[in-house]
Amino acid sequence: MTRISEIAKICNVSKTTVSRVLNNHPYVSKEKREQILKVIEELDYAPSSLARNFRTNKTQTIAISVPRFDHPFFAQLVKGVSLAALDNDYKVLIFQTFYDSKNEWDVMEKLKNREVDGVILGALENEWNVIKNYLKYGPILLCNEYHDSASIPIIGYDEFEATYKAVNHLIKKGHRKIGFCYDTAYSQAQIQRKEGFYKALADTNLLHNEDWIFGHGFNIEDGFRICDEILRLKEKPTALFTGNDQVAAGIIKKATMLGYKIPEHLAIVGYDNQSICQVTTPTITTIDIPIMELGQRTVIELIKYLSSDMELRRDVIKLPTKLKIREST
Amino acid sequence: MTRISEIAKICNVSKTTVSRVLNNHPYVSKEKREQILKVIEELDYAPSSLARNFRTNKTQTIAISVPRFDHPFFAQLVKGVSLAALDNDYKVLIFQTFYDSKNEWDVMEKLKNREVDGVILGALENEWNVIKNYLKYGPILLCNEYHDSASIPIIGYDEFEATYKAVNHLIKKGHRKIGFCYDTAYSQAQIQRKEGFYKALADTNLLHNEDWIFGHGFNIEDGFRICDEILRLKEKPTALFTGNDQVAAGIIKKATMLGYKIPEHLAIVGYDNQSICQVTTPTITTIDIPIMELGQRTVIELIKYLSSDMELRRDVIKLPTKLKIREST
DNA sequence: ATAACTTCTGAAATCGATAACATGTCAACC
DNA sequence: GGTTGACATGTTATCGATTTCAGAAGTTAT
Repeated sequence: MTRISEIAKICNVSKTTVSRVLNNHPYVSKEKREQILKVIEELDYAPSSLARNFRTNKTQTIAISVPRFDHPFFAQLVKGVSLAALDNDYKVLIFQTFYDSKNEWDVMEKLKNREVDGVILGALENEWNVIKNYLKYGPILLCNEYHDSASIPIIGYDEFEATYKAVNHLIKKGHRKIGFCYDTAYSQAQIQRKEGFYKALADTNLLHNEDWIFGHGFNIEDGFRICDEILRLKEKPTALFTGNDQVAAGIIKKATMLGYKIPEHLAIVGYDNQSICQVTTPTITTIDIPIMELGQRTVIELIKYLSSDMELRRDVIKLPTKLKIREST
Repeated sequence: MTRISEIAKICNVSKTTVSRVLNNHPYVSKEKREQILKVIEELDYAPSSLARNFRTNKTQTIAISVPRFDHPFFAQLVKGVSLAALDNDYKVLIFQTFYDSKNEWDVMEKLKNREVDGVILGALENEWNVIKNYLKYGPILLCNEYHDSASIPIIGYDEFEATYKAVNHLIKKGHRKIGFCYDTAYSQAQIQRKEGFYKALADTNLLHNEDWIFGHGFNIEDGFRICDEILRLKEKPTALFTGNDQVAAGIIKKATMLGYKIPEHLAIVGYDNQSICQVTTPTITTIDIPIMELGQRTVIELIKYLSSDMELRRDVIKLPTKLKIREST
């Protein structure tokens, strides 16, 4: 494998001069620069980024951690992250937590090991106290999650407001018995949604019913299951905030198959505005979230810290969401 | 930041001894080993992987390149790759080609730069002659794509047979006018599908009709569009191989909305067996592909080469597929 | 004419680990 | 008792670039 010293020897210059050419430093005579470039071209030389990274103590790599990849929300998020990162000459290492704090812990270790320059957490599986200890090794940003006291940038959208908007839409449609689905109980983002839900009910003097709260709502199968649970209830809700388009699609499919009419018997609101909303019958009313932008924006914020010596600080950035009304409500 | 020399000094041993402990070499006395581990723990020391990688000339990183992430097929593929890689202490860098050869070229450059130890191509955007030149820098494996003469491992499934199976199923259902969708014309995988399609027709003495061949079929919107194209035809096919569940879902949705009955007026076969198949009305008959396994297997093959000095060689591995019959046919 | 820059170049140090090699100790064996 | 081999440890070189520092040559300002 060609090394910088070979180029230097052939051109009768020092390694330093070759390095200057490589890094576009000024103060290299035109003739030398051209000759060196020519030899580099001829020998098909590429500098070892292993050596470079070592010397400069930078990896030009960021880590993105999400619960899983094969959920369309996170796939899009990662797409956005990847786009923005590559645009800025950063590479992206991916990690899935599968909702397990140990896996997130492993990502943090990569920061400590200097395998990455910074981390984007698209999920939060550990206590803040655990995460906090890693801040000394590099910037960590929170994306699509929330934490009360985390002293780091948090890029997301207003979960409270989005949920309020969706539930309010159901109320305006005349519904009085409204159910709620969530995925994991302890995520602060989910708690914000629940608060938005309760607030919308309270503002209209509606009571909530614990029987109408459904957990572990991630995918289509969960939708099937939750549909069963609803239909088994003596007193059923007439509308449901599902928190997730997949769950919404599952419920719609199962309910329709069993002869229930959507939205007449049960109105459904999804969340995320994924493409699946367009192909179910009926199509799904949902909350549109600028997922790609979320990922891109987070990378831009991260790079701001990476390319300056700015101290990391709390900074809650909320992108706008939109209620997208379709046939399921 | 703590360095190995500090640990060595505190413990009154040489860096080598600390390094031995770090790498679980034998020939370190129990007392020294324990003391060193204790000090490492106390100082919260972690070896710099930057230095390690540089010294060992390995990155412990592989690159996976796919057309895009937010397509469920590739999201799952990447999930499988990520799982298998992490299991084997490799990290995964992700790249999207967006069907642009330049982006693939960039991935190859990462191999040349020694930013990754090996590459998995989940798409093939360049001529084989271009790719070939990079083999000297590290192993490159093809996954979910095919090439006649590529002298590298190719992990996929039998596209010809899968398509044959699907089209044959339509023929057995009595269809005589069968259409075909593809995504990009020049992918050899797509060509294999087309051959499977023609073979199934030929085996039953059916003619194919060029009007029933539809290109650029990637997503739901393409399904909508292709549906329009079909309905505009004077002589319409009665069945369609879509090559993609998204396209199938789009066509089903659009056709149903316009009053056409699926499968009575138009039978539809998808491809990939993604979760969307379960929520459309009717549900989608499709080809089940072990996508995750595809990703995992590819990583295992790659690591075989990475951890030995075996010469990379052509090796076509085909995982089994299954026809999954649902309501759309 | 001299001081003060600007431009250009190279020698040597450096980043933090691992690898190669040398050496010393002690027990087992013939 | 001398040889052999396993165990334990340290010294020094090394990976391939960038950075620091020093200095030469040429140019401009005073």
